[in-house]
Amino acid sequence: MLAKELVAASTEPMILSLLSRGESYGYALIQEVKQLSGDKIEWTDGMLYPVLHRMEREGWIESRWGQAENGRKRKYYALKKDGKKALKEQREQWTTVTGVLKQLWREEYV
Amino acid sequence: MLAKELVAASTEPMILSLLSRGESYGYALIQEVKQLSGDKIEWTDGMLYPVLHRMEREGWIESRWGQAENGRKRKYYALKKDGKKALKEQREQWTTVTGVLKQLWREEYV
DNA sequence: TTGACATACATAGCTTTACAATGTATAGTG
DNA sequence: CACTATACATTGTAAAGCTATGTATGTCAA
Repeated sequence: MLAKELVAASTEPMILSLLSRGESYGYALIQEVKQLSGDKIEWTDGMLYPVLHRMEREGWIESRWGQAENGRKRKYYALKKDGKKALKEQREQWTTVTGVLKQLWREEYV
Repeated sequence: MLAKELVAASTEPMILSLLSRGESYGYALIQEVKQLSGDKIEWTDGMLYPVLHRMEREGWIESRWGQAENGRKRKYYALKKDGKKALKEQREQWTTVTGVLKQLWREEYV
């Protein structure tokens, strides 16, 4: 299981990145991340929905109620302009941090 | 300034990595990270020392009081066996997360 | 037809905890 | 001798993450 700090730090950029490919909904996001990570990252719905609500409050994403093929209702989220900006910033920050770690790990003292 | 979640997630692996190069002390760690990140990451001592203490409690690192060249006392930290193990684990976790982000970012929908 | 499981979203509230603020002390320097 | 840099330490509280819990519907096998 991943350290919770790492999950906390990566959730927003992952959501933003996933939505940059097109609109999606909570349950699907959970499964996409699980799949992309080879089952290593397993978000719970209880942690994801509050994050989505917060990001919507921030004006990064917007939601609409829609229908699945089977008639079941779903809340679809789409990236807004500020969300794109946030994604860009968060990506830069990740680049900074991974840059430092890469330097340290390249040395292979471990 | 970096998002605090990202700082939280990267502090421990950075400390562990820095100490894997040889023993060091708090103040020096702050400056090394600042330097490696091109001044982008600026740890405060108020956040670092508690982290060092916690990591020592975990048995990842050990400390000894030593003297600087000028006679001033310093607390030097060194990596312990469990610390190496922790570093390995955290590194794997980072690889997982950055792996997912890389996949998403490679697509360049942004 | 019913029970089990998957799908789908929501939130209250309780820990946990991060770290800002603050304190102490010494070395160097102009 | 005053100011800055070096060096370590701890408390207290404000914030927040997420567990636990709740609701509801679709699917499918037995």
